[in-house]
Formats: sequence, C-alpha cells, structure tokens
Amino acid sequence: MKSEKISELTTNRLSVYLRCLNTLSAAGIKSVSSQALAEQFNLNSAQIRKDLGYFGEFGVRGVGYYVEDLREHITKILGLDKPHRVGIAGAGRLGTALADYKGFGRSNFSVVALFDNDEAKIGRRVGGDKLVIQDVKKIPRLVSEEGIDVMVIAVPARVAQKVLNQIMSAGIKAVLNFAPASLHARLDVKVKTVDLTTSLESLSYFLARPQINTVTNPQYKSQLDEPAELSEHKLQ
Amino acid sequence: MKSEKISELTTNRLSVYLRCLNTLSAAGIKSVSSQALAEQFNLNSAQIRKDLGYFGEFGVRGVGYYVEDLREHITKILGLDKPHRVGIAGAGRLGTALADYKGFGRSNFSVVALFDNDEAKIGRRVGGDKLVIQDVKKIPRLVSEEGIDVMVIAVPARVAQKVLNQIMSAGIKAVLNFAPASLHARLDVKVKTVDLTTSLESLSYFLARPQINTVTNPQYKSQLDEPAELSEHKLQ
DNA sequence: CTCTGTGAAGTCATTCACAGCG
DNA sequence: CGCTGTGAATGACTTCACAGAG
Repeated sequence: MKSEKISELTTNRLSVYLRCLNTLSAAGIKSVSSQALAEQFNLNSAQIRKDLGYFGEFGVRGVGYYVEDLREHITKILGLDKPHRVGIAGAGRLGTALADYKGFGRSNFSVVALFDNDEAKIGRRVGGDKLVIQDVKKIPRLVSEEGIDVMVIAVPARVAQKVLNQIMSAGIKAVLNFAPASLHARLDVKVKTVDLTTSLESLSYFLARPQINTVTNPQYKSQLDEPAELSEHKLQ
Repeated sequence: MKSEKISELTTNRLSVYLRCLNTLSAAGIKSVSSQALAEQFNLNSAQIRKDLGYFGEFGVRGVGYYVEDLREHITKILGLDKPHRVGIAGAGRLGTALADYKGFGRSNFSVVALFDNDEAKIGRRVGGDKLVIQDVKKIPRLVSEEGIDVMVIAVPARVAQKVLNQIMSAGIKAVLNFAPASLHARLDVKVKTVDLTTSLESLSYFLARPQINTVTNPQYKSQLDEPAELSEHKLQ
C-alpha cells in the first residue's frame, strides 16, 4: 500500500468496480481475473490492477480476485462500511425526486432531511415518506442533531452559492451540487457538481459534427452490431 | 481554425464559458479578458484561450473578447443555434422531474416525449404539461414523427441496456444516461452517463480520509473565508 | 502456465511564457 | 502597452510489457 495521492478518476472507477462485483456476486461468481472483469464491463485490465494496486494487494496470482473479498476491500476503501446521512437543500422537483431515490440505500446512504425556504412548502411531507420539509434556517441545527455528513444542493443556480455557504458554515465537508453554477468552496470541502446543462450541451456538440473531430469515448469502446428488439420488461 | 480532435473536457468547458458569458451579458458587461473571466469564475486563463483557439480567433489583442460576439461563437460551436428535441425513457420520479426541468429551454432543448412500459402509466399526463406518457414500443415511431435527436435514459439499471439498444436502433446518436450501469454503445452513438452512485461513493472516499490523499479539486481552487449567513432568498 | 503487481513508455491535458498584434 | 494566440515545458493519466508469485 503506497501513500500516493489518489485521483478522483480512480475513486470514480473504484465505485464502478464495486458495482461490477455486485453483479458478479449476484450471479454467484466466486472469482474473476482483471481481464475477465475488463472484458465483461468494457474496462481496461491494466487500469483495474493499477487502481487496486494503490490500496494493497488483493489478488491471487494465477487466479485473479475473489469477488466477495474484493467487494469488502473496495467497500472499506470508499468508506461505505460506515453509514452516511444525507440532507437535501431544495424541495423542488429534483430535490423531492432525489429524496425518494432508492439507489442511495445500496451504498449505505440515507436521506434524513429535506430543506426549502418556501413558506408554502415547509412542513409538507414528501412522497410516501416520513420526511418533513424543513426551513433552510434549520440546516445547522439538523446537521448536528441528525448527524448529516453529506448535503445535496438542488436549488436554482442563483442561490446555490448562498446555500453552499450556509452548508459549509454548518461544518459539512462533502457536497453534491446539481445547480448549474460555478461555486466557490473552501479547500477542505469537497464539492462534486453534476451539471445537466453541460452534459447536454456537450452532446449537442457531438451531434453537430458527425464522427470526426471528437475523441471517441474511451468508456465505450466495444462494438455492438445487433441492437436488440423491443422488450417487455418493466421500466420503473 | 485547426482540425485537431477536440476532447470532451474542452466541450464541457465551452459550455461553462457560455454560462459565464450569459452572466456577464446579463450584468451588461460588453467585453472581458481571459484573465478577468478566469478570476471571476475560477478558471484558468491560458486554458480559456487554448480552448477557444481550437475553433478560431475570437479575441482582440489588447482588449479581450466581446461578450456578445463570443457568446454567439460558442453557441454555434456547440450546435446550440439549432433546436434539439429530447425524448425521455422512463416516467419514474427522475424522468418526470426531468420532463418538467426548465433548464433545458435555455440551451434550445425541448422535451417532446416521455416513454414508459408500465401499462398503468401510459396515457397519463405529466406535470402541468401537455406531455402524455407513451409506450416504449412507440420510440421508433415518435423519434421520426417528432424529430427527436436526443434521448434520456431514466430507467432502472437492469433494463438500461435493452432500452439503449431500442434507442440506437431508432437511429438516435446522442444519449444522456442516468442509469447506474455500464452500457455498450455503437461507436457512432455518444452516450454520456450521469452516475449519482459513483458521485456519492467518491464523496464518501473523500470523507473517509480528511485532507491528505486526495488530489485537490482543480475546479475549486479559490479560498472563501467567510461563508455568508443564512439567506431569505426563495429556493425553488 | 496464468495472472497479478508495477516500473517504464506512451498518450493526453494543463500551464507556462512570450512573440507579436492592435 | 495589454492581451491574445500558441509553441514548448510540464504534469497527469493510461497502457504496455514483463518479472515473478502461486
């Protein structure tokens, strides 16, 4: 185990590996080589080994990795063995959709509070859930009472910086931001921005120049020649 | 204007620059230097110049860039001068939240169809809107009838690949995917994945190791020492 | 003989630094 | 004289390729 600095690209991929391992585990597979893993989920085997290599030696030469074992290691590395408590600022469509999002639980995250500053919304219950929309002013109090360690920003861009400032002064160190705004954060606070506008506009660029001029996305290098027919599966 | 390959990092940043220019424009500012732009929105001035340099010479030496002029150029580069028509697969919480998302319009995108395979949902109207939830089987027909050029995947991971295949066979070349799954796409189809699970798990890694070990996020290098007090602004 | 772990090589991205235009 | 546009320098990330463990 070295103690180099780990890039965010690596931590993102660890999360992906974990998801792949969950799939394999559900399929009853006990061990997997970096090559098999790479082929199945279109990743690069050397990169898998390198990423894991930053944290220890989890493989068995001549065999590969034991699925359950590696799963536990990555879970620990990502800090997912301890539960996280999430607060969401902004009870608009996105905020309430996120409050009900089941995917959080899978990673040991649970949404414990939802905030807004609209008088009309405060006090309302959300979804089929027992969450009550709270006044944004209560962020500092609820952060400590509820042990919130991650906040989600789901407010309009115009007020996002202000809300981030409140969140930072409540002592939160990890923020997931959905507002399309460039936010300024202290160095000890990690802000991850998910920017729909940028994603869409970047897709638009791609559409505007068929083929050439765009670096082919390394994440999806495999060819798929026979798109399957319509399915009957239940969507959501 | 060179004809090098442009990386996605560059197109993402162009979108950010556009947003910054909109802010400046709204503030009545007529021209701006790369340095001023960089300072105000914590970017790097050399990078701004380099990114723009791939597409032409838009600046004026000794002055900087004319805001409106540059805005128009970037809008054209990103293909945002032509309208885009968006279809959303999956009428769950996320899909319906996106269908009502106002931010699309700003970039010349409009949501024109919403699909699901749940009998109970098909035919229902969404939000205050005139959108009717359609059967996923109608994707190919509506893509051509409605001139849809971008599809959003907002279905569970389990069926995401199947839905992507249907979307690809309907001739769509640009896809924004919210399902936490590794999808295989043809080389001529651009898939951008927005992965909440990965974002959160990566934040968790950061929380697990205060300070050290994480590369400081280059996007947020400025220091902010006085987080503002609580605000009264309307959130959403 | 297979597959990991890892230096070394290669590729891609950012930042520097300055010539030269307006 | 200020600022752009851009080669050249640096730095970061990925991929190669192979020694050596099991």
